Amino acid sequence: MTGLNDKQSEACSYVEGPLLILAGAGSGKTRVITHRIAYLIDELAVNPYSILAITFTNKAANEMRERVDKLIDVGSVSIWVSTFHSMCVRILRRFYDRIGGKNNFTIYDTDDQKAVIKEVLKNLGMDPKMYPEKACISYISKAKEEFLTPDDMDKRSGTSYRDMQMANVYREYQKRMVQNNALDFDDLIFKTLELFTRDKEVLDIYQSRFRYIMVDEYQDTNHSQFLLVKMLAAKYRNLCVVGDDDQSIYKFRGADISNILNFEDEYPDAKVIKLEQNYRSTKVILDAANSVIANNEGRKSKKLWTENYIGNKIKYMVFETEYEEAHGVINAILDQRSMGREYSDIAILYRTNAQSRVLEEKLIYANIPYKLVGGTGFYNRKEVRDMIAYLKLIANHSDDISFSRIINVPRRGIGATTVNRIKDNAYASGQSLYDYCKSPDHIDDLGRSGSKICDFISMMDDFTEMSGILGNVPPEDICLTDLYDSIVDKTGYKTALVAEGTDEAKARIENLDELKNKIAHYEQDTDEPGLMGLLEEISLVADTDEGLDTDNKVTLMTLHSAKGLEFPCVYIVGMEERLFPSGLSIDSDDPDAVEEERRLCYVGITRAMEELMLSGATTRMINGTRTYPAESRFIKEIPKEFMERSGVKGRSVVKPAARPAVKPFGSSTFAPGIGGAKPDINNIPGVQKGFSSSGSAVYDYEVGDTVRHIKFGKGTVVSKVKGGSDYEVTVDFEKVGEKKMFASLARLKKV
DNA sequence: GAACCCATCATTTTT
DNA sequence: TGATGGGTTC
Repeated sequence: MTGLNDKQSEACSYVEGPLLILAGAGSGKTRVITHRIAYLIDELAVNPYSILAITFTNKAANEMRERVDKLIDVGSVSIWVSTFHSMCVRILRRFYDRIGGKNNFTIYDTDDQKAVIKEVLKNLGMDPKMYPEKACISYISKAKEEFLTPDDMDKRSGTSYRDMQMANVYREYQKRMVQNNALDFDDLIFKTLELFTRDKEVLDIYQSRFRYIMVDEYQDTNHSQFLLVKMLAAKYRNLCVVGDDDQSIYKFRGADISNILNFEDEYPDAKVIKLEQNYRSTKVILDAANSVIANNEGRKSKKLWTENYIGNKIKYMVFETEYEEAHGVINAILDQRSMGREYSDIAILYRTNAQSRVLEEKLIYANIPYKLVGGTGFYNRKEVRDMIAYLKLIANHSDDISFSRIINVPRRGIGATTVNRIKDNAYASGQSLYDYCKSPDHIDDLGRSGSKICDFISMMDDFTEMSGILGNVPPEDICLTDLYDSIVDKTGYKTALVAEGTDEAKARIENLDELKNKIAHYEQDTDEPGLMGLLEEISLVADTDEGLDTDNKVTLMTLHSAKGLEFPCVYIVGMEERLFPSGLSIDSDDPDAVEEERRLCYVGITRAMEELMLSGATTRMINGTRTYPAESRFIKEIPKEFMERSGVKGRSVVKPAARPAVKPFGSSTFAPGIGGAKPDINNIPGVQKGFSSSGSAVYDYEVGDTVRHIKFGKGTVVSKVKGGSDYEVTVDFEKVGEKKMFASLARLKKV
């Protein structure tokens, strides 16, 4: 197979029987999966229809399909490439009725879950102070991740009163979910498992179809997902899982690392292939990552190596406060920029979202464009959620949660008292809120509000008619954007916002328009668009997936969201005990908690291709209190020879910005050394020394060596002259003749 | 029914 | 520090 190393190509062609691919960071994992699929189709003439590839995020799924599509001529559309969750939705939409469900179920997100829990606690007469919603949700989620029913959990409670109560909440919660005809994210997996367990015919349909199954990020699977994969693969046993135990960072959401560690116990005939060659990072960066992760116990033995050049030392800076730290990072970025590095090559990573604020402030001040990944997304805005609640209620009249959310939004004079009466009565008669209100017999019970409720229901009925979910409208006549316009308009939602006239209201109106754009996009890009499909997409596809990667901006995100990405230049901030590793993990009685933080550190370090800077502060404000954190243990785990420390007294060692956009950072002079020069073709945006001016970089070629340059091809090193922290290298290229360049920028590779 | 004020409480997150 | 939510007051 072309362009693959031995291990990679072995992994591609080993297709019969169970296979575990341990793919280290930057070892070309996605490449292997896509080539493997191409191999199955092109070389073995496998029908694409019988291939299933499961990923965790939609982004990964899309990327995979695109890359397969480039490798093969036809058929990529009929491969099932999807996330666990969308796969399960697809199966349940077809067969959920086989186990007594309704195929038009609604998907509930965490906010909806919270609302259900609230009702449940009220109903059971339990104190939300003693049993916080969050705790209930995570209890239920944990149970479902383990494929345990309320009865199972009840048995497990033993003599613990609290556990028994929690099991009760779980049972009552499920009852409500059935009433609302809704499934939460964990239910999607759980119910599919239940379907497969109870209906062998359905199981056989999928088992027979999927002759070849691949699971990406296998270290992130929970127990239920493990069971699901196991069932699907039971017939042909052509199961290939790809993962890296060292990058398991999602234990808190149920990821079970033993799935990958015990794969060989589960499948004794499994072949194991390790991908240990890293194509991403410099030697220094990779060795630092290896040194850190070596402190963990209970991992699969594995040692990443690379043929890449040694590279610059890792910079480690200590500042006085978090503000100075941010300031220092910005200065470093401006330096990089003045060397010709693109903003989009740079990422700032942190442990907690709260850390982004200070960084953002400084970035704005310095006029540096940035994009923030994660955080509270578009679909969490109140006005957007309101609109989606309308759509959800239209699609599923049993959805009491959405009904309660919008019955008086915008205000239509239906107050809490009335709503509570509706709830009580409807609950007593076993009807949904919608059906209860729709029944003419009940209007009188509702007194003065009766007519208002009548109006509301008849409006919703009109919307329902328009939506086409009743099957009364020919599909080509359904227009979701029209439906959306009607909702925004006829409910008076927009009018209410316009009347408000505040800046905030204006922003909300913009968000309403933005949602319309998204709906229009969906309608355009989908073969058979419908309300169900739209809601699915909204629930299952995070809006972070559609970020415009073309923009030249610095990326800000948590270490968690950085997994799977790479950047030439990475800054990891907040390298302090109790921040990273987090205090909770240090205090935990589970020894694996700190190990998981260490894996997170490993993930962070291995995101960097060329340049890595770590930083911390000697004092930091956390939750309103000033703290004086010690240096992170992970710093101590990086061998000194890879690292260049500076700072401690913060500001004094921070260089002024090379070219501040505003003039925020005090005296702005010039950056010494190679800074300031406009990048030209000889100076491909590359590496810069960042903070230090002492020599640090080491390169593995000498005068007379033959080297390869990414653009100019092969050449011979004519001279190598030290200048600042860098070397000025002159190379005589076979094709283009003699070129002078900075070693750190040239990315020369010895041949 | 709505505005306002005070208490509370804080990892990580995709689906 | 800051967001959020419940309770109180008008």
